[in-house]
Amino acid sequence: MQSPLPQRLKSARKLAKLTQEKLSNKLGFDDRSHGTARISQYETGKHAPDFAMAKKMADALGVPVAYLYCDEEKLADLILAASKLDENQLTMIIESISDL
Amino acid sequence: MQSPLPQRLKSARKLAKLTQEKLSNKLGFDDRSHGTARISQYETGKHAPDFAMAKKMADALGVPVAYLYCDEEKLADLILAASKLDENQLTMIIESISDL
DNA sequence: TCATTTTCTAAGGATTCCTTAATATACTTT
DNA sequence: AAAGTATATTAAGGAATCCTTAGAAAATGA
Repeated sequence: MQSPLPQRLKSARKLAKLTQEKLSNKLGFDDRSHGTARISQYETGKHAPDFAMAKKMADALGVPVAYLYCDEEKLADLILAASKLDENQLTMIIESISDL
Repeated sequence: MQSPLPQRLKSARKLAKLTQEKLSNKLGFDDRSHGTARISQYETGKHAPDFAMAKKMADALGVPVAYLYCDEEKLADLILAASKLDENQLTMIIESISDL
């Protein structure tokens, strides 16, 4: 099983209109190369970030960290959609699923 | 940021009524100790599994792999509930969120 | 094309993981 | 309550993976 993180990370970054360098800066990696090399390695699947790094990148990109690890497309879509809801709305959705 | 995987893995395993050894067997680790030590290390947060291993454990426990990495409780609940739906039902839920 | 930006890669020191063996904790039964 | 059994955890070191650095390759666009 291949990790979905590389593709999801790359597409989320593109959607946020960030270069690897800009994302690198948002993450606190100051000068060039320090961050972009790592981000590239993550996006190409050459290496995997640990959870703390995945969380930081997800926050910087405005997606739930679980989204980066989701290997089912429809479920990934749901996670993204749900991330824009507040707690009450989420509760209502969960209840409506129980009623199916 | 702490990884949610240790706690989620442990609670999912308990819910499935499996010991670390039984889960270890389901994963293909044959004799004792080979698997239980690793699973214990994952559940106590001493070490983190790579994605392939996380996916295998999630499959064995009947939860989406993204659930293991979800750090928001309500979203985690939604992921679990949604995992029992078929594609059509998922599509309908996503649409109903768009309408909010 | 040329200049510039953006992304990718190789190599090695640094870090983390997996295996093994043993210990510790939690149950059960007597 | 102790002994026996099942379950879970830990330490240590060899094995694997990651992070840093420097540089090269692709992509962009004037």
